Amino acid sequence: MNDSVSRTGNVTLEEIARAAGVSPSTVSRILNGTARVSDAKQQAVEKAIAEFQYQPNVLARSLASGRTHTIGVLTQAIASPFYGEWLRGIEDTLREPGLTPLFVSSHWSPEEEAARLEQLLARRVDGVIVLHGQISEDLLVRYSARAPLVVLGRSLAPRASLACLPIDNEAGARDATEHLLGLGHRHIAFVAGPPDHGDSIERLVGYRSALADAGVAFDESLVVQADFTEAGGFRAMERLLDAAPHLTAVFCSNDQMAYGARLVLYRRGIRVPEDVSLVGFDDLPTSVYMTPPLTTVRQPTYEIGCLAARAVVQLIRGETVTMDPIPLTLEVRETTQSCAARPALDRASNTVAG
Amino acid sequence: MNDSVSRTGNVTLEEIARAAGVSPSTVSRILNGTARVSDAKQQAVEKAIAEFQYQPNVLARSLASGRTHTIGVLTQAIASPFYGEWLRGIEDTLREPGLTPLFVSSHWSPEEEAARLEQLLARRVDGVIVLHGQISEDLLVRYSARAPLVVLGRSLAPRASLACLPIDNEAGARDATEHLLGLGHRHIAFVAGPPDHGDSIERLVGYRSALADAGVAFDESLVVQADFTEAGGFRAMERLLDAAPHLTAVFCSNDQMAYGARLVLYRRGIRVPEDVSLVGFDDLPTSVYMTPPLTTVRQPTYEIGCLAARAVVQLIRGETVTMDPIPLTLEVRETTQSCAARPALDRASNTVAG
DNA sequence: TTGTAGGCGTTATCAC
DNA sequence: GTGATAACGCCTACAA
Repeated sequence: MNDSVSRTGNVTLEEIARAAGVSPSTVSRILNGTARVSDAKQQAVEKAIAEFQYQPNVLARSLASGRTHTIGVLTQAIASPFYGEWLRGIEDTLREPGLTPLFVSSHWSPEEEAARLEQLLARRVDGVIVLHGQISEDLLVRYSARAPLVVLGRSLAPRASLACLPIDNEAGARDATEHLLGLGHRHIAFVAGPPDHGDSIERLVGYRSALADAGVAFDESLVVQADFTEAGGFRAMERLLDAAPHLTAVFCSNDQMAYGARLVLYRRGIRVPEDVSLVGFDDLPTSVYMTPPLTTVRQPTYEIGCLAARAVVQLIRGETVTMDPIPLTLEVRETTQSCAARPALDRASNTVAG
Repeated sequence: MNDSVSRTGNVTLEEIARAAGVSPSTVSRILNGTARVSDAKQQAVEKAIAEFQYQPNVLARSLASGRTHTIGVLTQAIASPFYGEWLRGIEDTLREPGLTPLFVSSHWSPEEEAARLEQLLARRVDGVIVLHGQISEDLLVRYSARAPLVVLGRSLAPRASLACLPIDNEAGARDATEHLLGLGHRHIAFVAGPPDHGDSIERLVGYRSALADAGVAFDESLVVQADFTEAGGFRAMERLLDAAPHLTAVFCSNDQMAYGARLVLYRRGIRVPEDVSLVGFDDLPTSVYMTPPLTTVRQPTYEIGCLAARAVVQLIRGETVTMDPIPLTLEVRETTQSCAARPALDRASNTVAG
């Protein structure tokens, strides 16, 4: 019933100009600080703006200026706990230069990744940050021709409007594995992520290389594939315990899977870390509150988010950006302990009644 | 160096029209299905679009049509684990009607809430969803005149372009408290959220009313204020244990604080649930993976998100929307158990060496 | 310093 | 069916 009537807020720059007795351009200048304006007119305009509660139309502004002051951020699923700190870093850093992040999810589908990128470009975002993507490097380069682009976890050669932030997953995984080896573990299980996922692959490589360096034979039965989710970690741990009862430690290639694994161990009465040591990867904010606090490979996600945001800003300014690989650090907490003699299942039957 | 050159993707509707030998209006019609067009021209235009990889400029389109197909979503902090499922529900539901969510954070500041809302309106969003806000009802009503507005956790009278989704925090808190009372607990501590936070207040009320109904005297020393964060829950639990060692159960008014509390209990060697029962509120996705799995009041956040999204769509269509209060359900898991005789500290000193 | 005029890329209202 | 023509609300030379 109250359509054009109540949908106010449609005061335009022109009306302000009229009310203040100046030309539209003068109002625009005051709004953008584009040029000096006489005090008298300045005052008149500001008064009118306040009076009419004028809000410039962002759309019109962007259309005319060609800049939207918006940065597209592509994630697999913005609601995942995994992305929290990243987004926070991006959001915080983008605020100061007056940019608004536009978060979109591609839901683990390469096709949707491309579709979302197209959508972002159709919105004429000033730049794009791609947080993990399976999208081909070729396509990335192509997209970077349409808007400055920052990608995480790749190591493409830097270009005029493309920047990469490689993350050393392999070294992180190696550190974690070496930590367990150093504690005397020899039967270290590995819960892998999706087989076609870059991070997942690199972490597996790190695990294997640490084993190899330590002269520990790779045991196929100790590696099980999962999908980076808690439920996946749960199932993986069950399979593992059934197939490889001799394991004394488990390295999950992300924290969410470690949560799932932890639950299986609890259910079976297997103590952590007394009976089995557990290591995660990512250091999600809640991992330090696990019982006991989870030993894990820390990714400085908040800081990475900040870096990525700063990088797009630089690209937009036309600068070329080169970023050093991000080092990951092992956070030794309380789920790891030196290896006990007996394998997991023996211990379990000692510990629990049913 | 490569400015206007490489920033392609700037094919316009007009160029397509020229290439296809038709007028811009015809192209527009085909794009929007606004009217029937002869097959010949249809084909020609589609060919040109494919050839030029034409992408309509969303900005221009919105400016001309007055609709942005964008819904603003205001949260306190989009990166919080608390919002994950909400956002997912909203995102999923908005996709089908072709709407894009625009997520913004107000960082617990009422002023920023207003600022962000203004910003969303300046972007001419087609509607707004406010997930928790301390913003005054007055202001909400005012904003709803500028765009259809859906608010969670309020119970304002429904209007032409305002819908509320009340959430029965009080009943949820009462259920949880009654659960503990039913298990024989009489010294039930309560970890509250921010004192000026609506949800927080309602949950405290529920706790108190359950105690009163059961004839259990309210013990001031058992209630401690915190801030809905893990760290806050940690500190609160420490204070609690020092000040009220006779407690046998703790009800944290959100899961994040329960995580913090859990860690303190672990540190002090107090077993959960054998020595102390623990209850949370929200049922975050990871709560079921706690050790042991957390008993908590479940908010069907994903579903609420869907409801809210559906509500804005209805409002936009001009319908009036009334939503029933969301019922919360107690998820009894493994952190609660019938009350033991001895108070916490006694038990702790029995259990732990240091 | 200030105003005028044209343009940004679409949609929408007309006639034809 | 199709095509001019005028918005949409702002920016930006250009001119004064």
